[in-house]
Amino acid sequence: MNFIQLEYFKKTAECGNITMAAKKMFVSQPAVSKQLKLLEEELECKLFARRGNRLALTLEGELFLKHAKEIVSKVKNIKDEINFSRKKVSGKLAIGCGAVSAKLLLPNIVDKMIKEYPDVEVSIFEAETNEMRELLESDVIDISFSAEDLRGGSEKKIEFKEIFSSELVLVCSEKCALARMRKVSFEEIKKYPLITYTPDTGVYRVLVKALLENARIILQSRYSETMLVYIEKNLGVGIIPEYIARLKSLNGIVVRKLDTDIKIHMGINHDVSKPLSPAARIFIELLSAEYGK
Amino acid sequence: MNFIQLEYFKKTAECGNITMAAKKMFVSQPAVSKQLKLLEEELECKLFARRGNRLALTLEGELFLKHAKEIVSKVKNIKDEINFSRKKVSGKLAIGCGAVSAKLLLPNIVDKMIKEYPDVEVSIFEAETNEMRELLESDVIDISFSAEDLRGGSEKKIEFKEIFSSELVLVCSEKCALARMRKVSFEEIKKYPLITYTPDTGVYRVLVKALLENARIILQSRYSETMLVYIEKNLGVGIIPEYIARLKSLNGIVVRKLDTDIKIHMGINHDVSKPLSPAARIFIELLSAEYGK
DNA sequence: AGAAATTACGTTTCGCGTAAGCATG
DNA sequence: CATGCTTACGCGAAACGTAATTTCT
Repeated sequence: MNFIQLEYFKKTAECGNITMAAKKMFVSQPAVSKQLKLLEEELECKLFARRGNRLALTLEGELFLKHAKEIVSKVKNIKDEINFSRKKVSGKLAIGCGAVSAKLLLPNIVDKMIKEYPDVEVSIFEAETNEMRELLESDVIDISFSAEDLRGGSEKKIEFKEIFSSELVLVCSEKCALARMRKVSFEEIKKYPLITYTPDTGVYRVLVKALLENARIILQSRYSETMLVYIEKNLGVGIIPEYIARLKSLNGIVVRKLDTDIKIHMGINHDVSKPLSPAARIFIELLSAEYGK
Repeated sequence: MNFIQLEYFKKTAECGNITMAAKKMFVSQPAVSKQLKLLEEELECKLFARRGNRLALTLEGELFLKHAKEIVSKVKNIKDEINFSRKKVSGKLAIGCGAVSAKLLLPNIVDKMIKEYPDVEVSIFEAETNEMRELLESDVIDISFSAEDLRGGSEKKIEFKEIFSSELVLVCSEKCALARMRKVSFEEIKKYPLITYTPDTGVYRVLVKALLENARIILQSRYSETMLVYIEKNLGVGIIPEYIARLKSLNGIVVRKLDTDIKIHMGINHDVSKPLSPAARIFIELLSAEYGK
């Protein structure tokens, strides 16, 4: 049994003969005839009483028609209902994120979102990783896309769902001596002036213990792009997430792996005490589909 | 979209991964994977959020699943419901018919009927054509299968629906002179002793005006078989419906066409003031399928 | 390395259309 | 003989299975 048979049967029952039904459905008449026959064989009962040229529904046929109508109409409506459900997804959706995400990662996601779900008012709120917790708790934002907040407070109100992770890599001028190495260690790096993020960022928090002690820091910035200007001029070496290095076109700058694999975990933070809105779920799905592994 | 895709989708959603769903449905895993992909393309939206190896329903997927479940279960139930409806057809069905029908035409129909609809109590009531009207009106029988009642009374309470018609033919011994002719006329026939039905039969009524006046009647019987005994011994010639002649094996008896085509119309009579019961409708359908043209 | 999903490709199944065959009126 | 249903047969699309490829744990 399949949809075609149900549609052929329904139309034939309505028309009273196969020929007219076939014409209305733009198929040949034997095609309809055969499908009806197969249907009757499968159901093991006659649906039409062939009375000469005329067709009349049998008792079983009438019963079957009732169900066939319901199914056919249900199927016809599924597409519409799904598209309609999109239109019904509305409300506001405020998303917190870092500077790089705001500039490079989220624009195309937001674009998709407002095109597919035009009734959702999306707003992006640029902030640092350690600000997110407060913004979430004070309901300024619904979700944040940022590095994992590792403070691991006793209060587990904020939940983190990873979208992807990225290794930290060294970036330095091609003129720098480190550019000649394939992997570099923290000891080597500490010999050079360091360019890094401000203490309120997620990357800083990961690096602080292992690297930053006793290092000579020449620049602390919130913005990778600002850091790269200094690096390009070989004023120092920096450590940034690999995914950011890949997103930027780096002129005269090289990327080198670290000998320890420190990763930064990017994902969604949200307040578990409040359920995720449909809009938020959809946004996460889109984000995950684009950048998730 | 088709049933296969709905079933694959439903099972996959229930299992949480494609491999297990495919195993449970005894198909290969790529088959399921491809159908799901086609389904998503047709609906123009993702149904599953591919999160690494793991599958999770999207918002649209959840909505779609709800409808898919309904449809799949409806389809699964159709067969059962139709068969169940048969069981539900019950009650008594009394059928009036002539002697030939009772002996030769109805047994296999009744057999089918009580096998497919075991809760219907079928009873056959043998009677003559002109008795039927009274039996119907007094509710002794629900329907009658007999020759058309041509009295055409002013009261149109009894409706006739033809199942088939049959020409009247001459039957005579192969020794009879008429056996040498291909078609015979009433004038020829009247030269021989006539064997015919009793006046209370449908055939008699058709013949009476044209043939029976001034004829020498040697036997009037209710039963074709009795008539045939006389004919076999060449004691006379008879006129019976062609379908009866075809049903019997006739030893030493030949069948010849008449030069005028007088037909007897066999069908269902029923009282229009009472609706046909489901059981009656089914019986008529079976009868019509077997003998209707 | 192992498990799960997708892609690629050859095979089989299924539905369709044309043409021919029957039946009805 | 005209209309309508069924059967026969060849063609093209669709679904399937095996095997190779990719991706994540």
